[in-house]
Amino acid sequence: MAQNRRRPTRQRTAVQALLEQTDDFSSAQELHARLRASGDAVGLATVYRTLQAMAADGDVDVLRTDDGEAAYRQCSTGHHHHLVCRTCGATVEVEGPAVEKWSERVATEHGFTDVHHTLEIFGTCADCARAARSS
Amino acid sequence: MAQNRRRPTRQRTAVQALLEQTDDFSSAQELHARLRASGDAVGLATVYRTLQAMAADGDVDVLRTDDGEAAYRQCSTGHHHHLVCRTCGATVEVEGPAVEKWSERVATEHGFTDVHHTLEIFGTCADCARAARSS
DNA sequence: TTTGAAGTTGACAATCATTCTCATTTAAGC
DNA sequence: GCTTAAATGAGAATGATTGTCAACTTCAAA
Repeated sequence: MAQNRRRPTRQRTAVQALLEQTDDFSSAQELHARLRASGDAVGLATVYRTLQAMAADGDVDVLRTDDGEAAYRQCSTGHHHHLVCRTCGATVEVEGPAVEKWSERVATEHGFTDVHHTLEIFGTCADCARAARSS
Repeated sequence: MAQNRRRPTRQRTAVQALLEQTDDFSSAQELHARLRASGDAVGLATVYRTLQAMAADGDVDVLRTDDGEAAYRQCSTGHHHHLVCRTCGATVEVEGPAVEKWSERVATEHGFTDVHHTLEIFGTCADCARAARSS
């Protein structure tokens, strides 16, 4: 299901490499700017296309920030959710088998099929909470 | 906490009335077009402002569609989630106390505070599945 | 290795939702 | 009725994302 007929180009490789060294969710614009800064320039449209392709292949996770921007992150494989610090963007991957089962059951009960869900938890991480308190 | 110092204007009333007769999530653009069509014209900027204010007051629920647009819907009070048909937009409100507890526990375990979460379930409703099959 | 078809890229234009600006209008209370 | 701050709206501005299309690669067959 993953990595269908995609060619290994310099650009794709650069994007993948960058995602590998990045722990938090980043927008396409951000990644594009970073690539440019690192000398490994890649066209903006290409960054978008690559990220979308990777997302479609399940190689990266996507989420929408509160203001509607798409943010990408390379994650461990398998279905999981994210606990994201709304201040510094730190991310923790979490799993919730119970949630998966629950959403599937609820959907089935209402006659829905081909179900898919999104669940993100936003909060303030311990570090940021401490920083805010001492400011 | 809700409805702080807001004036009851014709425009605000029109938006509220429209939301009351609408069952599915609709974008600001959609609502604006519908108001215009019904003769109750309201400026686009006002529709946006009103919806945001209502969302801030907790009078409407907001969610982001897959392509990043904000969609609004008037809902029953209290915390709940949505089961949305990705074809026709039909919406079912669902509650999941287990999910609430789980997300809170997980967040706490990782030192996060001031936690908030979003959970939406997308699928194909029975009607749309039937329609697709018979096409 | 050469070669051609098909997948990719990138600069830039085009979309399109959302926000901003600011002059004008309106509700609330006196 | 009069004053004032909130609210409105037309249109410009913003900004992320997508579309366009000619030029450029990759792949694999010859």
